Amino acid sequence: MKLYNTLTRKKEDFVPLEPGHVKIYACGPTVYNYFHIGNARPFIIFDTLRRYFEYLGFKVTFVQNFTDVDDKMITRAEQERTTLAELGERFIMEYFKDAEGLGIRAATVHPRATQHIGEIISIVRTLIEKGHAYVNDGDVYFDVQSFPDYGKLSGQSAQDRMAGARIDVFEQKKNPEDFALWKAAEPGEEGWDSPWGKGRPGWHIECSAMSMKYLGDTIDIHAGGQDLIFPHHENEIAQSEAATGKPFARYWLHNGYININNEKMSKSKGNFFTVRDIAEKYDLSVVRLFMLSAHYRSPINFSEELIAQAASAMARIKNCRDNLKHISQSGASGETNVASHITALKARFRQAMDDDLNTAEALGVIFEFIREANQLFESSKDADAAAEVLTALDNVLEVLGLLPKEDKIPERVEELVKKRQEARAARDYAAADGIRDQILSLGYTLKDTPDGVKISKT
RNA sequence: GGCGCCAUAGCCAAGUGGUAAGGCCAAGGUCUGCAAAACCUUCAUUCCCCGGUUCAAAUCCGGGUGGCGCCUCCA
Repeated sequence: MKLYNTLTRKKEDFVPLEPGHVKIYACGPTVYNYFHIGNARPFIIFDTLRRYFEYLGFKVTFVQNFTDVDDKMITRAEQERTTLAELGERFIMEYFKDAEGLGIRAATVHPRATQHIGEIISIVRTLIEKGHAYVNDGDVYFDVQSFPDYGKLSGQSAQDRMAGARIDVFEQKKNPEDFALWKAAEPGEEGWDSPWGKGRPGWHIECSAMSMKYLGDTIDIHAGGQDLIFPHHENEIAQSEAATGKPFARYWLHNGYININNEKMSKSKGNFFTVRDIAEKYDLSVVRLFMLSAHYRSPINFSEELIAQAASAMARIKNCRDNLKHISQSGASGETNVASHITALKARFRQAMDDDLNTAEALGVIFEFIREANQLFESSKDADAAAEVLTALDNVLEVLGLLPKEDKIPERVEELVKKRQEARAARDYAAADGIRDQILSLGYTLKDTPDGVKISKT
């Protein structure tokens, strides 16, 4: 499998440190609010990466943190007159609700920053001892000049950035590019005791601490949004490698941005969609399909029109599965040869995914397979062959996290369908149409097809 | 000032040297008590522009135009 590594700016063959085992750390959400579709993109992409590794037979240890202490958390907690712990707990629960709708599986571990204060303090202490960090009035800063490799991920040296002269100079820092490892608590602010006084961790150090704790000093893949390349990931590399003397992560993966109606999503513009907003109108699997229909590194645009397009495409997948399922339960036999189609599907799907997780191409392969399946079973109703095709289709859909959840048809609806069939047989179409309306009012849509009646959730 | 990305049909999007995947929309057809849906077929001689390399370029090189991101909390 090839993956584009931001560190080398090339697609590289992926080779795990430990054969058969992939260790991934993905930067997770700050839990001060519902997450938005911009956040959703990396969650979906890297969940898909994890699923694909498992499909290939790897064991995957996938760590995604919750940032439950930072400026935004503190501000929000003050506004709501609550504690960091309560606020964090609440939005962690909300994260899992939205994640489930999007088909994002729970990570192997979801560590929280506030539960790793001890580990964080320990790394900061090591950095001070090794001369990579210094204390100033309760704050601790990383000394960027002490780490010559600084800039290797973002491709920018400290001097390059200085040319922009847009970095504020704080007199507490030796150099403007130094960053906080530990911040002293403001009066009245929540904090933790440390050797440097009461305070809280800086933003970057938590990821280093939790990655090392759960995955070891060197991991295979560290992932996140492109905007995290600098400074967040650059700083993680500096503090981690300075502390351990070992490489921190071997492959760095970054997903592209989402724009809203061709504009950068921002709160000041008000063009802001949370996943929760979208869930009011669309099944969230549509959002997942939308995200996977372009390459993960490309910037993508989000709009009402585009999500509607994705919804239509999702319906095509569902219809094909419904048809196959129906035929597979028909009991009809036949001689349909599906083996070559299935072999081709698997090979082409894998080829696409092996190429830096080209989900757009993988979806193309799946849609071609769907058309082939529709053609094959248009006339021949071979139950066993349909079941085989459905299984093959479901396997690849599952890797992409797009396998639709089964709608359970309530008994009441089943009864009505039966009654309607009787009415139709008796040519009492007025009664039949009345029953169809009843079924609709229960939230199910009924369709007459050449293969019989089909019911689906409206 | 530095670092980087992108430009393919009405809309979205794959394709990095061998003659344009796929989805949406649209049109035609099949099926159907009706309705709706579904399914099938068709839909880019051409890939922002100008040069160049090559037997061969959407793909490589040079130049241009247009759009965008990061360097500051941010997925």
